Amino acid sequence: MSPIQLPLTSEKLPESGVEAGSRAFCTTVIPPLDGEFIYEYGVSTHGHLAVGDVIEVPLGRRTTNAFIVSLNSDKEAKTLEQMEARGVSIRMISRESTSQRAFSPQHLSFYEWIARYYAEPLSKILDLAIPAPAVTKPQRGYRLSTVSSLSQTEALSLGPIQSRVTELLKSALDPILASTLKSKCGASAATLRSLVQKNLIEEVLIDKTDQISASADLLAIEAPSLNDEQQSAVTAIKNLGDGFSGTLIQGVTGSGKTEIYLTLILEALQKGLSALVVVPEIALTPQLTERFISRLQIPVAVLHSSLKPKERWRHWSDIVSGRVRVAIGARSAIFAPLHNLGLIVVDEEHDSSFKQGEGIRYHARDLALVRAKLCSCPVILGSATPSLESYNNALSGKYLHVHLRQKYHDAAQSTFEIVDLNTIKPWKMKSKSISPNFFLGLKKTLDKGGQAFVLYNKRGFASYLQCSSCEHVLGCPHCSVTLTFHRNAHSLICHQCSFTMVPPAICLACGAHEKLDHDAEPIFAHRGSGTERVHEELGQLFPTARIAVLDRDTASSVQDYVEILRRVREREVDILVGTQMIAKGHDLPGVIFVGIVDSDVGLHIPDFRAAERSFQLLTQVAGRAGRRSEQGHVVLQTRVPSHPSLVLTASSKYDEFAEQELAMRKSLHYPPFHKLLRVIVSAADRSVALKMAAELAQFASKLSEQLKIQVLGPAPAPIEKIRTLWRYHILMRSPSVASLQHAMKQLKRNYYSKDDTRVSYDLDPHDML
DNA sequence: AGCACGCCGACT
DNA sequence: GTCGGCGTGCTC
Repeated sequence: MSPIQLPLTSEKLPESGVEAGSRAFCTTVIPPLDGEFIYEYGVSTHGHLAVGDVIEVPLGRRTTNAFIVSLNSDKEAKTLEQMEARGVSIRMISRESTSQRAFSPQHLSFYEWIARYYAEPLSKILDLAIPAPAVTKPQRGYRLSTVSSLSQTEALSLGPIQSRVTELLKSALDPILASTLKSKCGASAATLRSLVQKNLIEEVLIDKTDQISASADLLAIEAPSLNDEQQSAVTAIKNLGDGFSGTLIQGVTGSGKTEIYLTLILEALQKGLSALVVVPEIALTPQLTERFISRLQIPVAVLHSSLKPKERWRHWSDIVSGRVRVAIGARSAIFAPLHNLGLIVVDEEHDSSFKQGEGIRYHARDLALVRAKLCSCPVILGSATPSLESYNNALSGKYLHVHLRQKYHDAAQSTFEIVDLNTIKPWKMKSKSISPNFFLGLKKTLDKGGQAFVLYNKRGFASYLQCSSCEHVLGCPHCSVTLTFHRNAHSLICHQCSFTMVPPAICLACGAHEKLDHDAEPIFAHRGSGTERVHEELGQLFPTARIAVLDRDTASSVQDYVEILRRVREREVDILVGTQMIAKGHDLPGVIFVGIVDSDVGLHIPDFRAAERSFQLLTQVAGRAGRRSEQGHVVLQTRVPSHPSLVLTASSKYDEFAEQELAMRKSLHYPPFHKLLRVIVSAADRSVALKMAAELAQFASKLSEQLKIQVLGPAPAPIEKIRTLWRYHILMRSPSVASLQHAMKQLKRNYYSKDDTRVSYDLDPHDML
């Protein structure tokens, strides 16, 4: 796709081809319907509609929202002919349709690019990208009547509620919403109506559309001066010019990436351009948002998943109207309709949350590159542990590669210690999972008043339960995975489908039951462990330490998460045990020890990205140790002490790891050198799924004869059954994305979800389970 | 997605 | 004889 530069001012483009008195037509897309629909609009609307407007149109017997994608071009003329030939009559848009802007032509070409890339109808992309347009109708409000002012005698004749209303209105400068008067004064609609009739108050409509998303009422922060590295990074990026360019900023946590972003964003704003910042899980980083607003001192749209539909639309329309020129948000913020983009930033670009896991499985980082190309602006990717895709692009010179080696506060490099669990006799362990050296490091830290992070990327108390009489393992009835024992919830939980049951007292396979004898071995043995278990062990080893757990069980909401991190920051917690969630928290200067209970979790899963992800997680969490004054210490427990993910984490050699891993990827024809397309076929009936998968694979093989693609499979997916559906997958591989796209298009035509069989397509898959 | 039409089973 | 089940198909 070649970069396209479109005219930047789309506002109310003159409608070509509309002569006075002639008829006007527009082509629309109506999610979730595929295809396009053409409508006529009346003379009074001429000149008031534009591409990107949402209008109300009749569709069958109802009315619905439609996005205008074209108007009065050759396209309409052609469609009209076809329609006429088929005897279909074109309908008029709704009479009182008030158009709202949802996007402009440049945005549309971005959305169309995505539709082509993923071989999906445009309507699906618009549905995904654009929040539901919420009509922000003016709200009813009241103010004191200007016609006749309130006299004493009239006031006396009022009831208590009526007086309260007038008193409140008297003290207010602006009109007050009817809903506020109702809740504050207990006024009913009838009360208000009677006051209006007495000519004491009058009704006004309050239009809230002028309100701005997030106002900049935070105290301004002065820009800290940049260090040499930051300054030269800024200069180098500026030297790339205003057109498209990619930059990878590789710098550890605390090396000051954010300050570089802010400097360049301010630069863009001064040129009258706008900026888009995409971060993983914005809701989890309120400090970051505050920092942006404080530093920029202009309204910033914050797009996160917990916005209510109306709020979401408000932010969206503030952006599309140009009132807001900076947007910061999670994955889907990549669609935000900013005009005249001067910069796109993808922070923590390696983060897996940028990849959508279902439906249209887009990747926000990849789309950021596409968008930057389409609108000719620079894009910056930042990470301490870049994805191999980005790193490879930096190596090959496609991106400018910037290193930040200096830690902001001159913190000393942490020391690393690999503990080989194979060499430690079980009775030498301080507890089931804690080795003597782990214990020692933790103890030293606590003794001098430091804080510790303990990573264990597994939830629950025991990975599974096994009958000690017949060896039966308790599995999920709906999925091909074991049930994890969660002791706090006193439940067996399926981590795949959330199926939950009370641990049984009798083995379901052999009927063995708990012996009454107290000393007897419990019928079910606990196999494997998790955060809950380590929490318990640490509690026994350090009875006076204050220990908190951070994982999906203890932090099910954003508020819980923020609260736990607050307790850590305020030093109410000495040891924080958690899953990968602890790797993301922000700037906690008291942490000097990081212990990794089992570095091998996730290393042996059948996924070519396992080593990369493992390296990233270990490095990220290790980076939490030792800020500011104190040198950090990291202990990694493992059973594969020579694994590169581990060794190179411990020696802080990202580049070496990346180069080794890239060499392997290259020789095995994996991304980023080859592209992948994964198709998953699932059905309640195993043989139905296999049959369809086999047919699909055969069809793909036929396509592969002309295209440069290799077809692997069908094979059972690593997790064979999820939610009672049996899963088979086919993997296609090619050096050319275009070939895979072409194949995907053909396949989608013939194989799609229907009845009892589901087919899902994942171009550039990240999850192989 | 709605909302029709449409063709087979139990009821005022 | 109707009310209503949800299968198929269309909406400019």
